[in-house]
Amino acid sequence: MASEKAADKRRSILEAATKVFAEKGFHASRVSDIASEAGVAHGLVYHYFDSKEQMLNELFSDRWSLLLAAMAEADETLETPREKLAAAAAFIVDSYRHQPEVMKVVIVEVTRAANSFGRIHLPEITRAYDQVASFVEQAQQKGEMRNDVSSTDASLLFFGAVEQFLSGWIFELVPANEEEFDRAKELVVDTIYRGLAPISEPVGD
Amino acid sequence: MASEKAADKRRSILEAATKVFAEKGFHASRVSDIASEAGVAHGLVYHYFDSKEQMLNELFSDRWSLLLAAMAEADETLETPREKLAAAAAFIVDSYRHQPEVMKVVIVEVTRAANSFGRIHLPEITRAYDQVASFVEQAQQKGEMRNDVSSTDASLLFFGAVEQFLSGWIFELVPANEEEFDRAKELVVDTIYRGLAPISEPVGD
Amino acid sequence: MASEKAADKRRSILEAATKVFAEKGFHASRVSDIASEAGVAHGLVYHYFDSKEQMLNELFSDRWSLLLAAMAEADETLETPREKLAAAAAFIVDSYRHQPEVMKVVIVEVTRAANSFGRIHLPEITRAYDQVASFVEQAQQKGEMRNDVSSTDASLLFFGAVEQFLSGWIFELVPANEEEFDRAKELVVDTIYRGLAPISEPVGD
Amino acid sequence: MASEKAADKRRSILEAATKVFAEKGFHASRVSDIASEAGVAHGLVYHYFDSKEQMLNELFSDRWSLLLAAMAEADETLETPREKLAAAAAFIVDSYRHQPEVMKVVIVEVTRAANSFGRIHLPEITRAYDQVASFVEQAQQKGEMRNDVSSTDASLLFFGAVEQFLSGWIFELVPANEEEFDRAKELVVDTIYRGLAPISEPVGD
DNA sequence: GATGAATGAGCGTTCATTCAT
DNA sequence: AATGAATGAACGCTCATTCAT
Repeated sequence: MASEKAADKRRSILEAATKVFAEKGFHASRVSDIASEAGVAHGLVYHYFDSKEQMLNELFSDRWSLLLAAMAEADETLETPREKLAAAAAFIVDSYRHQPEVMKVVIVEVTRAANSFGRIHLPEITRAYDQVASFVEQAQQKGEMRNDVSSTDASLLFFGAVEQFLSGWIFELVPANEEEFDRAKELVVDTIYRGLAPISEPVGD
Repeated sequence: MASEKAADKRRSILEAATKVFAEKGFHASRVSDIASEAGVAHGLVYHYFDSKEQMLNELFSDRWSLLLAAMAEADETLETPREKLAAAAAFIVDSYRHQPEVMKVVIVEVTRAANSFGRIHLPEITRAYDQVASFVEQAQQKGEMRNDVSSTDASLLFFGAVEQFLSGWIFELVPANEEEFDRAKELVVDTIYRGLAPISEPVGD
Repeated sequence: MASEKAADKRRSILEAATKVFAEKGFHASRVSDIASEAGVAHGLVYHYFDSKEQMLNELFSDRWSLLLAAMAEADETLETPREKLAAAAAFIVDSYRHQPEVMKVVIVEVTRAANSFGRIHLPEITRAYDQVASFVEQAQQKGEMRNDVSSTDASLLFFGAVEQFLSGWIFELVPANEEEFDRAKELVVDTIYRGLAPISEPVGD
Repeated sequence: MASEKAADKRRSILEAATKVFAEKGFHASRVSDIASEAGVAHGLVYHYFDSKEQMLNELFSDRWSLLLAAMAEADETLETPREKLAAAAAFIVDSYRHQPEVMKVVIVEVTRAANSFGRIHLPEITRAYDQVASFVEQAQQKGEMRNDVSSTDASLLFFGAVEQFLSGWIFELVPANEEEFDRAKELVVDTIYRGLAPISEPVGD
């Protein structure tokens, strides 16, 4: 009982941190902002976390491990490479749909922060890239994708596309609603699949 | 003469700032780091610039306006939408090729920094997005791209892909060399063009 | 019975405090260090003690009152001033022999801490100095010590010498073993006695 | 000129630190206390010093090196061991006479602080002890002191006595005036010399 | 008695910016 | 133009102490 409550409080502080990080960015977020968002004294933050940085690290790793797990499960349970890619895109988009603040922090403060947290979490990030690259290789082996594009580059294209949609929603460049979320998922996978389809005849020029 | 020297000094300070920002990120960069990189007293930085932020703002706007100009010129001088898109991709990639530090700062510290400088420069960033969207619309009107995808989304895909390649080079996830630069340019444009080609028959599954 | 247990717990906490204070010094010691050394929750410390300071105060006063009592008893039961001085030296050295941690705290954190606890406990400390001064006066009256040195100064010399031996052991400047303890006791008393012997003829130069 | 002024400012801050440390002790001294004592913004303290600790370290080492130099010089220029010991005692006492705050800090915050700065500066402290021990050995070789007392122990007695006088002045246990300073110097050396004189016949009992 | 969650005052340190020279 | 001394707001973090359970 008591420990459950403690865990709740810890979680509520981490949620407060997520909200504050999402709103103001990590650097502009003060520990006291987080504490008052959570409705606690700032000292309590340090009862549950070692530092402000640790909160972001944990926040990221918690979520990223879900993505890795989801992709691993998709790899095992789904049939086609395309379904697997679609599952990966769906997981990311749906994560944003349900918890935009978490994903905003994950994307903006970590995966795209080449000088700070991105560097720290590079191993985890790379694991996701590798998983998508593996999906691509499966597609290549099935003859569904062209072989002359490296799976690494294809994975880059995939994440670039998905993250940019999130970026667009975050920056409010494009509307963020249910329809758009679903459209984005399909568009990304469809475009990648068409764009990297085996080449029979030249397209465009 | 004297003013030329002054302009040189100013430029050398901005170059030092670029280097330092690229290495450590904006937040971790101290004005004194920039000053010592430039070989001047840190007070002198404030003779030429109002603030640390101003340096980044100027750095970004200088470069971004070149991109906007390049795209505008491409729009006027080049024939096909595909060539125009290719010119945009080439400009960005070649910018990185020649001045990776500038582009690292532009991408990492501004266009992807949704909570700080990205927000400030949103109008300029949007202008580039709109220009690419316009290229897409031209392609759509010529029947080279499917009409049921919004040009905005297509533009997002384009920038997502290009920036992710830069990200890959910055993070050292993929090798950064002449071949790769050229391959990336082509791959992005080709994939977008194929991926968004008018739909005749289903692809993939 | 219950109260005995309580008293035991209280004592074990004070012992833990002694150990921690001796190891890290009062300022570097955290209440939680003491609690975990004692194997209790740190809140419990405040059930038995008002504050961290109180623990040191009590620790010191407990021990110092034993010294005062020992010297008072020596004054009453022993014959010669020299025996009394020897008893005082022996008590201090043997205290260190048996409980080096307690004496380390007493000396380092209190009697030599002129800006904090030393000031607070000055009355008790002075009482010990006065007692030794009284022994000296007795020796002077018996003609065993020179009269032209104030008993206060002689007392200072005595404590300076004894404490410095403790210091030497604490700092590990000199070996701390049974032999040394006994040698130190004798050396201090002997040297003081010889050094302050009535002057018949010049010594040294 | 400019650098002279800068050096002056640095010195005035260190002097302010000395005064504040002497008054309140190192731990109770705030950097802002030092800054306002020096009449500067607290940020300036960090322009000249790395940390609060560095100020105490420098303060101590500056003074202690003077003591070591004085003793080395005494060793070279003076004739008799007794004169050398007297010079050592005189240097310490006169240091206190002229700059009681410096010496208070040196003694209270360093040489007697077994858990913090004393430990850090043990090598320097030991060097002084060794020098006095060397004086004692010289006296022993000249037959002026008993051989059966280790020079280390004798050195301990010497410093114990001298420091305890400083302690007495610091604690205001004994009056601190010119007469007393001179009396103390003589008393310490005289007592040590008599107390450790070669033994012909038993003294005291 | 006992726990440990919760509080919040307090401090060392950093660093962008200003300004006298 | 150029220097670097000087300022001071700001913040992360610690930890003694309190208190609900």
